Amino acid sequence: MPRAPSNAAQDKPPLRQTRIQKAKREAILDAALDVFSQHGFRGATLDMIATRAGLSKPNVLYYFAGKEAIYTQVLSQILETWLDPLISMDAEGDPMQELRAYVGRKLEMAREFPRESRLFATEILQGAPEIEGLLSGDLRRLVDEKAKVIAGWSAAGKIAPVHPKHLIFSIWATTQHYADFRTQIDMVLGTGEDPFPDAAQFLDHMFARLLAPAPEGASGPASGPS
Amino acid sequence: MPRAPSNAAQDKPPLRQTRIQKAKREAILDAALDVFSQHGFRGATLDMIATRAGLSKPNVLYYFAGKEAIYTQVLSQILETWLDPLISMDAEGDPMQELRAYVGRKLEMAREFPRESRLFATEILQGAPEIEGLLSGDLRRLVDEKAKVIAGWSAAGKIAPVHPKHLIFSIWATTQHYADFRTQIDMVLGTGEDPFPDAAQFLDHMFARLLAPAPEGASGPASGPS
DNA sequence: GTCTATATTCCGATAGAC
DNA sequence: GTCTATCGGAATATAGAC
Repeated sequence: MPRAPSNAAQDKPPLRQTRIQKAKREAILDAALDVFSQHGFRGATLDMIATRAGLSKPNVLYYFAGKEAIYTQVLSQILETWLDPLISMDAEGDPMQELRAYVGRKLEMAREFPRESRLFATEILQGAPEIEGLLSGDLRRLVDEKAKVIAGWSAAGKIAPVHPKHLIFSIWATTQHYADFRTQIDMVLGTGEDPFPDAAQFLDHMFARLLAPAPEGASGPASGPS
Repeated sequence: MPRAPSNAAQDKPPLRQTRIQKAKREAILDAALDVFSQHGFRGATLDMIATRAGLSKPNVLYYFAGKEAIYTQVLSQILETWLDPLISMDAEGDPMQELRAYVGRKLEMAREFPRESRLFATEILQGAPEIEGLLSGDLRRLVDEKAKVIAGWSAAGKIAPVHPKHLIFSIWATTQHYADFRTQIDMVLGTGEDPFPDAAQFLDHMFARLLAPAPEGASGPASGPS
């Protein structure tokens, strides 16, 4: 037969696959995102993933080489989209608008993709063994580049002087908190109200206040852009 | 013998124990904090804990009823001290000083007790199965109480009007980020510089700016405290 | 391609000597 | 109290029928 060889024992998708194969692979990956984000890598079992995907355990292993291959695939798919909001922060746009829009997009991602956020958080909490290269490579370069953009905005007086990288950290921390610590937030706030409207207002206000250029040369950490 | 019955199969410390027993229990708990905070409950093994504590696996199980008993004990010991900074925020003190001091103490805890922070984060990320009661009980009451204090400060014009609970969330998020996501921070910042001095300055500045009472009734989210 | 049955490894916990 | 040896369950992965 002119067909491609068996998919078994492959962790990457074969060059050609039917729509059905693709759909099953995606069903497995989606189920895996559910299970891994809730239980971590070690806490997850192939049985959970298979059941949630509506397949048998050996059938899952027909499409992926093993548990770790599934995990790696899920993680790398997340990373593709995770950095998008930061990438699309435009050096040519209005500084305040760009930064506030970045905060807004990050918070929206926490709302729309909490599983992805939690999986990412778990991975980093445990020392990021699977994505070390990406963090110290692509992510580092991206943050360096955007930090220079922010520093330029500060120097030009478009925004208040701030430490650019710690500003980025604070944006990551505050927005992802609403996905990663949602359990705690719900228990503190009480019933199942949606915390995101208030969070959006609060964070927009907080970063707007932080970044508003000082009206006078009075109370900045540095007296003015040098 | 008039001695107390065997410690085996007990998860709570017996009424009387020698200094040696106490020291071994503490060695186990410290090793367990190491291992649980790095690998999570499921990822941790008794072998890791025993090795790090310098004991054999059965010997560990002589002092604790099982893996879960160790985990529960570690968690409950953390919780005793974890809420301390928030508790000691004084309604009678100067509002700006109290809040900035709270931020500073929380950041110091992230620096001094990163293992505790990470273990707590992992537990909440996975739905807080062990501490659900504490979160919806003690923590919720504490936050309610302190949120009222903060709201009072806002209403009195001592600090700018802010959503009190989301202010608390943002303090938790930004400070714990430096413990929980330390791997990412190190990779983004590059070499092993200590990020905490810059973080302390940045966060103090950010919250000071957020909370500074507006000089005029111009640019708050609400025009005035109602 | 998908299943049942099973091989195999790992880990929590116990038995029993000392 | 502490150890070696081991049980028993769980989970990854494979074999092989269909």
